[in-house]
Amino acid sequence: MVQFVHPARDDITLAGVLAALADPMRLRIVRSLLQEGDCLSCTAAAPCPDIPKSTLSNHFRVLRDAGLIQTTKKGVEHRNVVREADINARFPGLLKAILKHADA
Amino acid sequence: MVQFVHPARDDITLAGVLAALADPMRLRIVRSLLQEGDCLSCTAAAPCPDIPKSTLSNHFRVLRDAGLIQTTKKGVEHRNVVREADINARFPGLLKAILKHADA
DNA sequence: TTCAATAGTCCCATATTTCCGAACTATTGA
DNA sequence: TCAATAGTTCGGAAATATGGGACTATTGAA
Repeated sequence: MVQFVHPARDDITLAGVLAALADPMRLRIVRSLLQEGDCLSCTAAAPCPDIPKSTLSNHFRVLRDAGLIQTTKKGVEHRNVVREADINARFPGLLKAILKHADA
Repeated sequence: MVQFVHPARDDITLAGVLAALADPMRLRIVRSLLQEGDCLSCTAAAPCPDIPKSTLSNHFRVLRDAGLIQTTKKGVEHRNVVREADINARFPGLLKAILKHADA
């Protein structure tokens, strides 16, 4: 049984998306989620290993609150997915335009 | 003689641009600058008349620091221009993609 | 079972950032 | 010279972000 950690918010706002992605760490999280299989645990998607987990958890919460990711719980770890379809439906082309310029 | 209020910063960053435009008020300022002649004074570009001027000044400083606008001084007022060419050169398509979804 | 390990969340104190009133500066026009 | 206008700057209060530590949930092993 798939269990949502938090209900996916359905009112994705432009300001929310921009603010969420304005943070370099969160932008990298989204990039790695999209690149490497799209369904990573929080620690697996973390940009660096030495980041405090409470800080990391905060960043994931911001991404969830902005409607950028959806988190499900599977066993002991949380699986994160970028809500690409929802974002593209709401703001066509935006995510792609931003990620295009995120440094590799 | 044209006088730049602050030197235009030449290292426009993605995070800077996103953070600057993540604020609804600043996004509206940029929109009105682009729409209505592109060369407005600070108060003319303000989204609402009752905003404190120190707050407004802060927003313009953030936009300048992000490299989004260039401010010149002409007489008693400051003229603001969106640095469209510079932004498009640095991040092609980004500004347009964001502004496309800014509510009218 | 019970116990340890793992993955995150939650709480809260500190640090940083933003907001805005008030004082200040620069320019113009009377 | 004086008043008015347009912004900036300063500084304290309000809001937000950071991260350490305690807590929860799940799994796997003894």
